[in-house]
Amino acid sequence: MKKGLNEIIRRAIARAQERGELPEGALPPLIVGYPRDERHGDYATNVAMAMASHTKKAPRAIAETIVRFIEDAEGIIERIEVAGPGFINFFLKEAYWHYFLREADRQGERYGAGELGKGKRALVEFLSANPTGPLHIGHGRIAAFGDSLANLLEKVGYKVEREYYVNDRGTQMQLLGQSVYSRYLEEWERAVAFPPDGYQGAYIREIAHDIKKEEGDKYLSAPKEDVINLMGEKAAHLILGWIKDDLERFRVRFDRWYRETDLYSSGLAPRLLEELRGKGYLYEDGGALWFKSTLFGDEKDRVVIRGNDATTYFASDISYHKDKYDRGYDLLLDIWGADHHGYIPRMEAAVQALGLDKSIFKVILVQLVNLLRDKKQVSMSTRTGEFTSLKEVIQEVGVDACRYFFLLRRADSPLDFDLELAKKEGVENPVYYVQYVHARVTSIFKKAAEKGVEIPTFDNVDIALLRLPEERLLAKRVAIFPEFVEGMALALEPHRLTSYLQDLAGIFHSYYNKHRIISDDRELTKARFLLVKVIQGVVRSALGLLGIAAPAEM
RNA sequence: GCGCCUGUAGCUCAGCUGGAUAGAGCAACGGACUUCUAAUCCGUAGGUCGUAGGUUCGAAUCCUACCAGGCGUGCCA
Repeated sequence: MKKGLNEIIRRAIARAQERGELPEGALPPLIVGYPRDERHGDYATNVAMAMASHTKKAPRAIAETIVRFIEDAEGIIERIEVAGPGFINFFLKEAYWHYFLREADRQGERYGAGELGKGKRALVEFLSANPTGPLHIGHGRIAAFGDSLANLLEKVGYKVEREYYVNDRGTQMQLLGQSVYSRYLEEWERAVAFPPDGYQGAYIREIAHDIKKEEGDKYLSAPKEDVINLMGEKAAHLILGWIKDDLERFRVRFDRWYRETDLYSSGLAPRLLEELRGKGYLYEDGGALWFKSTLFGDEKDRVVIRGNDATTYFASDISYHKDKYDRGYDLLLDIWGADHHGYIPRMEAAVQALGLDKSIFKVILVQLVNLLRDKKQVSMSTRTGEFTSLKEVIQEVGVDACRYFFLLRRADSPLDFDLELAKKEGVENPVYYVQYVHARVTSIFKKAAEKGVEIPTFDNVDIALLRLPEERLLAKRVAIFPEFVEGMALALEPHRLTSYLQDLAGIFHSYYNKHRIISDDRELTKARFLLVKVIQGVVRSALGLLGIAAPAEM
């Protein structure tokens, strides 16, 4: 509807200009928004005020002029007001909102779907946590965010693929192997120095213990280097399995697990470095090979091959992203933890150096989670093994509450996750408030069935009977759902859905308490059935986008 | 030091590309169940939007400086 009004206003201004009633000239960006206060209309625009400065006319006079030239061909506008300093407020006809109830009912699950991404493919790479330890709570936030964002993009028409990039080689793998090896030796009571930066978590001991149990002492005599590599691989494989289990439980599914080692077995990584060298973007210094990322705005140049001949993760990432581009997506999103933000300039530099279209590549940073236990911050480090696992948190607070909690805040905003509070919140958690809407509607229909009340289809319902203010508010929420979804997809901000849901739930609960759906008035009952059915559908869709269940009873 | 993010009610946070009287949940207090689920509703109270300037018809939103917190600043990821 925003778009529709946009056109109507634009045409009105154009006509006014043709008649010489408004000066010619470029229009300011036309903004149609929702007024905070319903008394200011369903939609409002500030265009008259925006035009005031360069036309040297009073904003209210401009507004009056525009209003005089507005033509409402489809007859959806109830009335228009010029208000305040020069707002133009639009009040739409009930029938207009009711039209969307019909649409929502007709389209069912598809309602709210958009065309923004029609015919386009998007790749969302997220999480990509190193398989060096179990997922912790900070990973949970990224997983919830990435998955919901992917859902959102799907809803507006993108063909979306979710991808997890697995760092299964390099320094961290070495360290993992060394850590397991040390613990393995300890199992046999061999004196051994634990690697200084090694992974100290208890899970490393478990892995070492299991290796001992299943394979005995065969690794005691084998060459150390080989054993470390082998144990690194074993451990990574095992840990990746845990990660997959946790994600399964968290309802996050990936379409592809892209392994870093594949970049080397396919030869892509070395080829890409050659290409960069050929373009003159690489140089040697101090025994290392550097990429001239400063040419593209990075603070300093970055190493791609170290003095010890090892390639850096950055080298892998260059080829990985080149591969993403080669796969032909229209949108490439990377979701990273905010601690990686220093990495963005070099990644963008690499994209440009390869002559790729920077505009389709976007990194979204998700701020880390501060875990609070007894109001005190728990330091989190996979290396020291001091962290609270995602699995543990899911068990304590449940998947639904957990996901909702993570998506309650903007990705930009750091999140304090107070374990006690999250647990305690239980029934008071807003997620239940929203889910309860869904359950309540189910309950209404169950009751209706018991009473033998007919569940209508749209053909035999008179929607115009819905005349209560609350009914208008509800119909309106249903109506704006599609453009709301589109707005979120454009801004890449799934968290707005929680505000939308709580707003809708609030109006619904209030309505439910004040008025009866099932009454002696058959026709009114049918109309209300339709309304609540449609609301239930929207709630279900919205919860679905968040990856949260819509329970039939609670 | 430099860079990025954040600073809004007692707490946790919304506030959609600059708009009208800044919102919600929790916590606090007072009410509402013989009715379709009270996991709900109704009401009360709670604010120098970190500070100081600037831009303009208009700023929580944009710009500058400063203050506070987080993160980064490596031949780690």
